[in-house]
Amino acid sequence: MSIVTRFAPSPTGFLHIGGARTALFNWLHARHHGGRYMLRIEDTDRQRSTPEAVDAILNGLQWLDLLPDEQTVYQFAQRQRHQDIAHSLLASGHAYHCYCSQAELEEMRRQARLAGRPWRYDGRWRHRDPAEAPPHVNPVIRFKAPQEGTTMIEDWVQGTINVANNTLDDMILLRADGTPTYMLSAVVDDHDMGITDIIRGDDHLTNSFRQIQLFQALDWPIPRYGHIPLLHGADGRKLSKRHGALGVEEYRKNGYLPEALNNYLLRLGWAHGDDEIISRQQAEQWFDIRDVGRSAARFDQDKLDHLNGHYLRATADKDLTRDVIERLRTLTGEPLTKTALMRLERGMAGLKMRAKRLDELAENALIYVIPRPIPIHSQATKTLNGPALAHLKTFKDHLEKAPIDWSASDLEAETRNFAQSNRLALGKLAPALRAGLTGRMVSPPIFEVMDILGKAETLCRLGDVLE
RNA sequence: GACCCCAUCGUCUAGUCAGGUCUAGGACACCAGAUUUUCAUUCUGGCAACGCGGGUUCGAAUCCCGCUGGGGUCACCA
Repeated sequence: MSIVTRFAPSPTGFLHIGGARTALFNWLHARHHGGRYMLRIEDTDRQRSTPEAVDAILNGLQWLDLLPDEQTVYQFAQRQRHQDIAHSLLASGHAYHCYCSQAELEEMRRQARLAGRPWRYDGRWRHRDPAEAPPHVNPVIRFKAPQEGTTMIEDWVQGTINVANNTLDDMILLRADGTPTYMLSAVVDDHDMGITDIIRGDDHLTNSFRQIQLFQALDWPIPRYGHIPLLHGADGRKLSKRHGALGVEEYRKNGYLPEALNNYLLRLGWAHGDDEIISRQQAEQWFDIRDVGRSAARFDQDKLDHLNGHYLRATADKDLTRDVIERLRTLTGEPLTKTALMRLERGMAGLKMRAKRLDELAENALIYVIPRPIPIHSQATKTLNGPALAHLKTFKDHLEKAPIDWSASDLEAETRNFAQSNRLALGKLAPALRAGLTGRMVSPPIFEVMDILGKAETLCRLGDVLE
């Protein structure tokens, strides 16, 4: 039987990093078994669902190359079907009307808390005659959950888990206003979409027991489950915004590569021996949902950065340049000149091995694209002291007349000769050159910078600091 | 609190299902060194873990029990 998986986020915010991992695992599980992977937007909460959030999810998935194989299902659009099923459950005796008011429910909760007992709806309207219903109260429809025995899940990652049915109460299927709840909608949609394998966060584990009971009441085939552990922040707590658990969109903005994020997320809770750098193709081949660990993993920014640096270096210069051009435009506020563009392209190889993120890369690329006079950072200003300037002056004069090819290698040879004949350590001259030419203390190899800048620009920049 | 889950270096993990090959392997981070005009890359080396207590066994990181610690769930949210 061909398997069908789904990623089912609710559009109430950005695409969470944990959601991205869930999507990735669903994608991988489907691909590994030659099945299909679908997307369902769970937008039944009309108060909190927004079109912006839907876009954020779609854009994030696209960026990560995790778009579904088929038409996206919007849960709210299926509400009529959900209502029909609720009523059929009513007709078959698997559900009933409950006339409890919010206040009454609140009172029951309070009592339970006082008595130190776990709160559970007591099913008081299970057998009560609707004739006793208080006037002007719209009833909800509750599921008549089995009271005895146990419900079992044979989970791909959690193993076999049993829960006593008497710990599960009669959940609401249809609200007083007639709208379906998540618990009902999810079951109906999973069935209608032909979902065979449900991979989701283990915060859904208890939901699954309830949903299985629904599948049973409906006499529908029960899907297989894989509840993956949640992602935690560096402090071991559930990942939240304050951990830097940004939306996927933010990671993109901050200069992360989708390959790096996917690779990182994949290795959280899952491993294939000692392999660290894993391509999508390998992942597809190696991924087995049963190999996912059962304990929560902490989010480690350093490791993500390391992976990102790796993928950055592996990316073709021209692809990197394309992205950096956009970032530079927002950084400088104007489009690049032709000359700047040329320098950027030539400098990319030296630039990319010095950055872990694209934003960092763009920032470092500034030395090639900003117009003179370039800003000199404070530390560099200190380097450009009296003696250093004197050396720079004679070196500049020397360079102007030096009969050399303006190439990194010739420049280096010439500079070394100059330093030697002036009894100057290269370690004295190079920092001054770097400071004057880039305005910084750190840059790609200075002779490469001179080469890329060209003779005229190099001399002019030196002139700027010598004035 | 009730129910459920989890537990190997600081972090992600391999090893656990089929006990010995584990003086516990890899990666990130960190430290030291090599290369080097800076930084980075690369390379070499180092630090660093089986939570605790009982069992079972000739032998336990691996199996069992307890404890401790951590997490998740307990909505007319999803």
